[in-house]
Amino acid sequence: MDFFRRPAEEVAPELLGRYLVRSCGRSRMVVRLVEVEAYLGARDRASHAWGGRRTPRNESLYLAGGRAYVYFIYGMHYCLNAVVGDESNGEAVLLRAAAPISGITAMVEHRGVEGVPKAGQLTGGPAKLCQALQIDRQLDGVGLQRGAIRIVEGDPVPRERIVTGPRVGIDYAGEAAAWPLRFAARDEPHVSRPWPWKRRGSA
DNA sequence: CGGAAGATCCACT
DNA sequence: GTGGATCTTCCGA
Repeated sequence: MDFFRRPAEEVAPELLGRYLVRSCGRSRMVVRLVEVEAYLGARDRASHAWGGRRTPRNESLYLAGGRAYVYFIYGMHYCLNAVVGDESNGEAVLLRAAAPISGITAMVEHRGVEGVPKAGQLTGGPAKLCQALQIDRQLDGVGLQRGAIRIVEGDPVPRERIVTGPRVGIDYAGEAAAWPLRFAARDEPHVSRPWPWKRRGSA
C-alpha cells in the first residue's frame, strides 16, 4: 500500500480519525487516532534517526513505510510509531493518543484502571496507548496492514478540524523543537495533554 | 568506562 | 508543580 510511503508531515494529519485495530489472542481492541506527531528522519534533531543514527534499537525506522516502530523509553514505557516514507529514510509518525472504541474492558484491565475510566485515562498518551493495547518490543517491525496491529480507514478528521503545534518533550532539539509537527483533532477530549495552541497569549 | 538524559506517567505537595 | 521509577543509548574522558 502506498498510503504510508509518503513524507511523514503528509501522512500524519491523514492518520487522524483512522482506526487502530489490535488483535491479541481472542480479544480485539479498536481505537480511533486523535493525536500524532511527525518525525522527519536524519534532518530532524528530535528524531531517533537524527543524523542517520542507526542502532539495534531503532533499526525498524529504516524499513519501508507501513510497519511498526516500537521503542522502550524512560526505563518503563513503550511508544508506537508508524514507519512512513521510503526504505532507509528513517521517517515515522508517533501515535500519541486515541479514543477507545471497542474492547474497552480489556483496555481497562491492561491499564489497571479502577472504576469508570476518565477521558484520556486509557489511551490518552503514547505510553498509555501501548499499555492499553498490550504493545511492546515484540511487535517492533510488524506490518500495519494485517495481523496483530492494523491501521484501517475510519472516520477522517476534516482539515479544518485539525490543529497543529510543536511536538511534546523535545525541547533539546534546537530549531526543530518549534516545527509544527504535532497534529490533533480539535475539541477531542481523549488527547494526551492540554492544548498549548489554545492557551491564551501563546503564539 | 561512567554519567547523563530521554518522543512518559503517576503520586504527592 | 515536582520528583521518582528504571533501562537503553550516546558522548566525553
